[in-house]
Amino acid sequence: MAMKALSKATIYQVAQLAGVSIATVSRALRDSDLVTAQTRERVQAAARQLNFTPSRLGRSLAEGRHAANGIVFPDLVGPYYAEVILGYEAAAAGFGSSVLILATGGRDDAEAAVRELAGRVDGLTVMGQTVPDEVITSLAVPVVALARDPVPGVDTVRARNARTAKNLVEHLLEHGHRRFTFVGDPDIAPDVRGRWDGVRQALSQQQEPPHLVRTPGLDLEAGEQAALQPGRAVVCANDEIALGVLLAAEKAGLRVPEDLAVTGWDDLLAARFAGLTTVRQPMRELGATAARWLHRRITEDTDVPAAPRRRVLATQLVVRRSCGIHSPEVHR
Amino acid sequence: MAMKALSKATIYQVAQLAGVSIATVSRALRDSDLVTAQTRERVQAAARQLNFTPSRLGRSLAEGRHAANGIVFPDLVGPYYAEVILGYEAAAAGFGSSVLILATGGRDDAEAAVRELAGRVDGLTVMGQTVPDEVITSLAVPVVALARDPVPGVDTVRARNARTAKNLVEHLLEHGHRRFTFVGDPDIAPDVRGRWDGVRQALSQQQEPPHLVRTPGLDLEAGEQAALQPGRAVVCANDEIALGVLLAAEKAGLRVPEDLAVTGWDDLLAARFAGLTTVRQPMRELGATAARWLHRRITEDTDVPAAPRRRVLATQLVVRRSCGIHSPEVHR
DNA sequence: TTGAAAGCGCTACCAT
DNA sequence: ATGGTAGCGCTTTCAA
Repeated sequence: MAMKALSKATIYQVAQLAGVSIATVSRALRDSDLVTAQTRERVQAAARQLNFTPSRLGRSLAEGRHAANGIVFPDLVGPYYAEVILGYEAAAAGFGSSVLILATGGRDDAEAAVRELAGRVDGLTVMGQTVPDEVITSLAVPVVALARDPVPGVDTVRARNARTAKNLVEHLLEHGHRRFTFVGDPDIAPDVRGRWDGVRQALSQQQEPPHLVRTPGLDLEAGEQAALQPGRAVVCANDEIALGVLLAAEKAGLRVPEDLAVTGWDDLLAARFAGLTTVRQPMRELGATAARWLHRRITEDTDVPAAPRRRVLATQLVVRRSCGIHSPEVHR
Repeated sequence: MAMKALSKATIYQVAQLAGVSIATVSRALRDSDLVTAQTRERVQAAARQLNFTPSRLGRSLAEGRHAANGIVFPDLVGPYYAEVILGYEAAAAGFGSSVLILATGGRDDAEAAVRELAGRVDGLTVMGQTVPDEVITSLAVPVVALARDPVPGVDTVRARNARTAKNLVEHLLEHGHRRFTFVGDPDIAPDVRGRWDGVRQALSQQQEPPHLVRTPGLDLEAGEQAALQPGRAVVCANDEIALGVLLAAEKAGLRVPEDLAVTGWDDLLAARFAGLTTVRQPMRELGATAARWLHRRITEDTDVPAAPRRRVLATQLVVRRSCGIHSPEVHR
């Protein structure tokens, strides 16, 4: 009767089967030059026969490192976080590091969860509005802040918000729009705050300041709920809100962009099909950069920690129909 | 000068500071009734002072469990996997289990990566076409298969494909369509295979069998490349392909649905704005179910393993404009 | 080249 | 109620 050799075999059993000490097994299975070819062979055979895989726990405990790192994000809705995480995971894999994820959205014990996570990893990437700065600085592992306001002493990676938002509004001004509404809550995320700041900057010389409509979330529904007035340019915190606004406008019989100009942020696939003017972010690159920086921190000489780094990745305006009527050339 | 009390404190230091043994510390910080209120207090104070957090490694090694599980997926593009993973993470968190992720897409050592991951977790959820069955059955931890053909002895969770695809085609038949094209590669994923099967079943009584256009991927580009002929109903393996087809149709001057009917699968946000008829899957529920089942396996009495479970979650046809002209009532 | 043994930080059993 | 201590599985000196 065939037995399923579900490992759980330990280094001791391999040692015994191969007739050597566990030290030799450990070496044979990893080092090179400290073991005879013969011995190595014998050990490997034994290991194979027992379907032996070294215990990560034992190994990590002995080595003093997890060979894993974590990423904390508010939620995973929409392609934004997914893309960031994918870029992160790919880069981390390149360093031989596993990735743990933690979504704080809808969790009341976010801080505890982050602390617990910190105990499982060599370093942590923390995104946006997930936990307060104090938590970050009190962690015992290196941290990289992603899409988050700079934290003292912590590396920070962000996408450009304010400047591109300014460009966006200037584009709308060129279209002749003068009355602006911003939909979204600047306090919900640093990214949104930056966009709102850019909008205000762009309009600081204008007669009428932008009107702010705070929404509870960043989703379709938030956009659908937003009260609409014809003749305004509606700059939304993200694409989902903008798409909600589009839906509401249609329902209200308002034409876009004739009666109402609308813009989003993120360049979701849906934005393309809705003809939504928006802004594209280098999502994967955000994640990959964070992973790389974190790895640098983890492996750096802790006696001489480098000064905290800051990087702002460029974002790109994507002009489509919803911001106003364009000249002959077709924008898509 | 204030010192940053970056923990790395061990249970021994806490014990010493509190003037007790490590056993007492361990108890005071977790158990209840085995420690005086006084002692507990003293220990907690010491722990706080040293910013002590028990080492997960030490704890896991002693307890013989990771309190973590993993999910393996091909890629993270599109909202599908992101949603599944979110549902998974949320459910796992409910069990106090951390989540490790592994994307096999674009990795040549997928099998090794999965084995490595298996060493870090108490159980694993494996999605779709990531690694061969042999790998799954040879792992030393419980596995749940998700969106994957059943593996002997392994719990399987899937979404309904064939039957809903059949319904979809029948709907198209009611519209009067008789010539069908399926775009996507059934060998790329069990889900796609199931949809293709359903299409063929639905047309088994028809004169003309469906035409299969195999695409290299499941993305927009795949759909854009697909050669189009007017007068056909184009059933796509997923929404992204379908949206690509829509784009190509527009470019070719074909009207949808008049010249070409198109359907997708997944009900992306973009599908709504493109008026695409599609199928909705319970993505979060898929993930959550897998997490629950895995937890059951992990905690079950291993002497009496329950028979493998199978579940197929219902999917829902979402009729919009792209499948044909509908009667007066507006479908959206 | 190989073995013995000391940790790594914790839990849990056995005494007291 | 508390302390002592034997593991958990591995890596890595230190000797031989």
